[in-house]
Amino acid sequence: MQNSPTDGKTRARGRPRAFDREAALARATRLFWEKGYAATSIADLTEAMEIGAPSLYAAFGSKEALYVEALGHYRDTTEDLVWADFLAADTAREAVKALLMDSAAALTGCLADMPTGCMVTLSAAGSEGNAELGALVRAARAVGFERLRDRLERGREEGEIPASVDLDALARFVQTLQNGMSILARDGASRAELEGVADVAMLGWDARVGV
Amino acid sequence: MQNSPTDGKTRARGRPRAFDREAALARATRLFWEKGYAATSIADLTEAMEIGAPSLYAAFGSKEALYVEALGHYRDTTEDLVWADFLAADTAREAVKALLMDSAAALTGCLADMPTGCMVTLSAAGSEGNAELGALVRAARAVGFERLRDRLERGREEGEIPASVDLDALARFVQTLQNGMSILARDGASRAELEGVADVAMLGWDARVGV
DNA sequence: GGAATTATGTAGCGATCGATGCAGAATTCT
DNA sequence: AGAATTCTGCATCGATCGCTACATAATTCC
Repeated sequence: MQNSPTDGKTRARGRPRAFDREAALARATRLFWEKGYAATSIADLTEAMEIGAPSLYAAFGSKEALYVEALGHYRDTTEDLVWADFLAADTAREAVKALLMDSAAALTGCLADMPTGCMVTLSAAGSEGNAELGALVRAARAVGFERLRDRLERGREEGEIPASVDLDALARFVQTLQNGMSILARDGASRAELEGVADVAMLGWDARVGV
Repeated sequence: MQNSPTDGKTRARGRPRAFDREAALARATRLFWEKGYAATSIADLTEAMEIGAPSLYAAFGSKEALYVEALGHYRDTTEDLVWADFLAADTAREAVKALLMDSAAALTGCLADMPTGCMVTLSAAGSEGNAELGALVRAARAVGFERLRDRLERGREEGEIPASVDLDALARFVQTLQNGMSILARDGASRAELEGVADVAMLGWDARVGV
């Protein structure tokens, strides 16, 4: 957790790090994303990051700490792809539609050179025996639900959604779809196929939020 | 893959097996179900199955072969819980509703003493480096889609669903929901919460299959 | 009662797991 | 220049990985 040599203008003492910490983290993130926590070995990581094991441990602490940083890097680099349009939408309906459509594109790797599926959604770190990482990814998954819930709440306040609608259930419905899309994407579903799922979901919107 | 001592009336030669093969397989299935393929070690398995490693290898061949058998055992013991009502329903609408409702119950462990989430849906064996097991679980996941697709096709033939409806997209939509429910269940969602998701989904049915 | 066959328990195989000790190299501070 | 500091590559740690050789126990066949 030391400062990078390029932090500010002051140079750290001692021998400077010979690799780009961010680039190495990006490669580790991709590997964890593709294979999961337990199935990714230190040897896999050092090979992909092109550094020695002692350098990995000096820079990141441990495999577990590296995974935590990888989750942060994942959020920093992919969150906007899926949530930007959602947050900018004028109505809850348009927000949900944008979320599902952008998810269809992002999860199939159409928006950037990235693995398919969501790293957080597909992470089984919790079931793999590591309780702390399990709590972390579960918390990360809960963030999506909260965002949805808040946006629907705003829709109710603005008169877009009747008070009779169960917002929790509706938010969980959208979250369920988004989660399920990750699994279809990992199985090879195309962007068009996932957009078709989103279309079907939105066709029922008026029936769900009406009355 | 030898015959069990209790197969038929003839007793196998040699020393009889000292454990119940089916019971041991059931315990192995539960462990793979909970932890996944890669994160479950032979030591974990032998402890849960209460047998020695040589007995495990004599009876099941290898960790990989045991996982294949566990997938079969899982199918044999849980498939009906989720698909029986679907297959017996009179209409495509009722079939889909039954599938989602029964999934809500089964995936939260309400129908039997079992782990939460679907073993097949949540299996990351494909991403964990084992290509053969990956193809196997992917094929198992595809079965659900085919069942849905076929039932919707029948609904079209029987006049329940208009010809204008994209059956592939609709089937994929239901499959996406069912997949997503496994992840919510693994994160602790209740049966009522998942039934709420199913309710929301069904509220949009007429809007989706109409016109 | 052997001979043949199969299962069990101990003990350990080579390989890989996550993680480190250590010597030397590269840099800053004084 | 020399001390202090930090990173790198080599070698390896003890633990665990999936798996098995071997001797012994338990059974059927002859």
